[in-house]
Amino acid sequence: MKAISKLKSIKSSPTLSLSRPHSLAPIGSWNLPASSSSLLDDFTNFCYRRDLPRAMKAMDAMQRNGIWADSITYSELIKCCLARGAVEEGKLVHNHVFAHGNEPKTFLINIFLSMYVKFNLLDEAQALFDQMPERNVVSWTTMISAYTNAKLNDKALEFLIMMLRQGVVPNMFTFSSVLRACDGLSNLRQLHSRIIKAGLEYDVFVRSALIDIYSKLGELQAALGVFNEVVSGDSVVWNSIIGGLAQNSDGDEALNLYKSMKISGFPPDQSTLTSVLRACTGLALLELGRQVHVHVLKFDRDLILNNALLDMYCKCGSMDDANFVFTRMLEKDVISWSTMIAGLAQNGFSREALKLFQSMKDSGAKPNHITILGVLFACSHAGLVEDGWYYFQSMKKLFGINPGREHYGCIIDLLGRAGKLDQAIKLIHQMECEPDAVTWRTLLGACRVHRNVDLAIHAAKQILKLDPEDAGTYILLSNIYANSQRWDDVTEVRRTMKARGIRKEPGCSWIEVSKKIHAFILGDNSHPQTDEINKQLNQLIHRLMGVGYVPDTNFVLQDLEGEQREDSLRYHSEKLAIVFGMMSLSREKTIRIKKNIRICGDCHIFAKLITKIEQRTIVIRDPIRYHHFLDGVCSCGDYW
DNA sequence: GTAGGGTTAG
Repeated sequence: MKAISKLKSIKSSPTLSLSRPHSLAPIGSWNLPASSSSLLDDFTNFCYRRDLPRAMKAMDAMQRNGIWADSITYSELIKCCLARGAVEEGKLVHNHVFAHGNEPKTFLINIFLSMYVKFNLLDEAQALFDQMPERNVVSWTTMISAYTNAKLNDKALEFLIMMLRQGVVPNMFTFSSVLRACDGLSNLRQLHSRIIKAGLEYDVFVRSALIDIYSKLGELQAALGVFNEVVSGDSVVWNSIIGGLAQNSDGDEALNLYKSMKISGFPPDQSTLTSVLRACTGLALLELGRQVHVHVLKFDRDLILNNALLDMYCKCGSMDDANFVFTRMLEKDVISWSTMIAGLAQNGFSREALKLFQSMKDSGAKPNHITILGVLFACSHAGLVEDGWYYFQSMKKLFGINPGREHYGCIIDLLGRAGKLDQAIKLIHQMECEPDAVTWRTLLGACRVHRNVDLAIHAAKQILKLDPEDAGTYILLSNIYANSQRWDDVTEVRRTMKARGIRKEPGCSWIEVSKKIHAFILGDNSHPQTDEINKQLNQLIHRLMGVGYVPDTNFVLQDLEGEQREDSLRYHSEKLAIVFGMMSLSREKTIRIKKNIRICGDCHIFAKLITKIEQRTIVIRDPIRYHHFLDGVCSCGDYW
């Protein structure tokens, strides 16, 4: 009965009744057919019913009788193979169609071509493409798209050129595919002008692909230019620009466009929310992130979105929320685990991070090179030199991952933190890959903590060779020379800086209060409450001095410039932001600050003492790591 | 039959 009702429903479906009113053979009673035409009818019916086993049998009988069906029927059968992942059956259909000198039409060959691409059998697709007597725009586009997806960009572009040479005119499908293969601006500009000439720039697929690739190449103005041509749009076009801005650290603009998107009547989807969360992450907007979380609940099965939510909570320093999300995730992948492990480690919960790494392994999830980075980071922060060294040395054997530059960086950090500077520099010389400026900066960080001036000079010189624009390192080097009365060297460093037009980026701190971001810059009095902030800051410093606070003017191993050294130490942007936070937020609320440059030693002591005398919690996120201050202690263990 | 957008580190 069930089978009959199923058949009825198939028979009455609009596509079938309109296109081919075949009689259906009852299931289970199919034997050898009486005639060629009934063989073909049966095959057709099985194809449309998506009954793959019977269709394959029928096809076999047809082949023995030299019968072929029409292209549409074969395309139905291929759809069925694709839906079931039936690679071998798909190949059999291909062989069947090409048997005995058959000459299938380009339309049908394209279907096989596309099948091989979807099965990820690029060589087979290429072989078939080479044999085609005639190739149309669909054939070419299928190959271009296949090579683009395989990240074989040169090959994709080469196919476009061959296609053009053969006089085949690309369509919007071709352009939206090939745009993703552009890895240089000159290619992209050429393609863009060709798209305009072809009148295809208003196609939403082409527009979103253009916006996306301009963003990926860091050409945000060009991306916005395409977006702002108010012609046609859909939610993907919006998502492309919002995603592009969020990924290029223009979170502000991404959030503005998110608002405009909603006003324009395009409801945000998973992709939109993922980008919005990324923008919140970049700007450390915990409160806005919490609001977005409410919308995320609608998509609780979306792994990527939940990973972005998790990361937002980690990067905003709210590990309780992160833990809440993590434990409730319906599915976890290596990114979820890695995000949480690194999040715990960066926020000062190293032992929890290592415990979680154990749970990850117990769950059967396979760590990748980023997971290991989080693990090494955790070890270095908990002072677990032996564990870190063990993981570093055995990562290849245990997880099949070769240590990369970043892994070396973590271990240099680990050795440096433990005061093993000799071993750290030895490791740098032994690295399989060339050390970069980040590697040397890591060593420099260790030199600062352990006050190793000679090695600091060496590291700083290496940094400047690799990154001659690094203002902080010039200043630090000049401070070291000044302290050793090496005035000629001081003059030389200053002269180089001047000649190269290098100026230190002013320190800036941001704090979110009442859903608004307040920015504080050293020496800038533009905040409306600046007088009150300065007054309170002075009172606070006075009180802190009562409990032993002495402004740390030892700038030798710090990248502080002249005017930042003494008096203006008191007006460092994070101090202003902390005081503003204390004025604006109730005592039980955590003061969360994001900084553009590393925190200085004096501000670090300042923040620690405040949390001791005021029962406050302060979280400061600098470009590298987090500082959770509570009861006069910082999660970084005074090493950063 | 061929096409576009989202997550971990750096």
